[in-house]
Amino acid sequence: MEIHEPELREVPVTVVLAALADDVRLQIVRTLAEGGEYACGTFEFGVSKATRSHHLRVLREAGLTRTRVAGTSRYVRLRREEIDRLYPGLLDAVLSRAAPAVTS
Amino acid sequence: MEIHEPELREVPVTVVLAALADDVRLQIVRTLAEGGEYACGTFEFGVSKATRSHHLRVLREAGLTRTRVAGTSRYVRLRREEIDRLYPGLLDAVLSRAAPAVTS
DNA sequence: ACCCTTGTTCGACAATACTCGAACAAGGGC
DNA sequence: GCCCTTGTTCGAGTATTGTCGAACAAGGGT
Repeated sequence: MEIHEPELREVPVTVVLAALADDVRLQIVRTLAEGGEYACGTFEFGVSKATRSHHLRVLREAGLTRTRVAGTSRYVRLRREEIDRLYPGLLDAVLSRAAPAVTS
Repeated sequence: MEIHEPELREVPVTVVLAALADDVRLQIVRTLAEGGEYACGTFEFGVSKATRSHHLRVLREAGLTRTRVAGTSRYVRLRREEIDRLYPGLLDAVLSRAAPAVTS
């Protein structure tokens, strides 16, 4: 299957920002920012797998992640270098802000 | 009339990002980033004044702008210092990206 | 061959968000 | 007092988004 993975530089800035403007996707990005690859199933943030698949697609089509197919699994990783090159400071700024409180 | 102007630090990061994830609002922010105050009517970006008022409210309630009432006018300015303090690099990163092409 | 795991896609639904015209509110100028 | 300017609010329409269950696709293991 063909995976649609645009170049970050070709994605409108509003699309990039919108991709990051969601709690579930931000949690995914936080995990990805630890570095390395993660199977989709890693991201258990209280949504169904259909929803998770949707969010991963939004991130991918925003040019923020890259996906490698291996067997029945797909491994996702953050395109850190490109993001930092095109949007220096963006990721750090966003991730340094406290995660939304789960309790309280 | 009371103007609702939350502290930026109390606004969830997703709300801040969503506020910036719109072409019209990004154009407004680009103008505001030039510095100084602008009357609401300054922002003529092809939308009705009702829509413009809506976008300015979104920016204000995201903690990104401050509004001063003077007569029948309202003067808006960017809360640059707070934004740069809480999200260092964010504004520069977003604004340095090319504005969406009007032609082509 | 069969099943299990992993993940995507397809409706469908509810909730938001963007947009507008019209009505309204508040000042300023004459 | 009257009108014009500036801007907000309301109601409505349309589009987009987040969510899910169910169905589907593709591999791997046994």
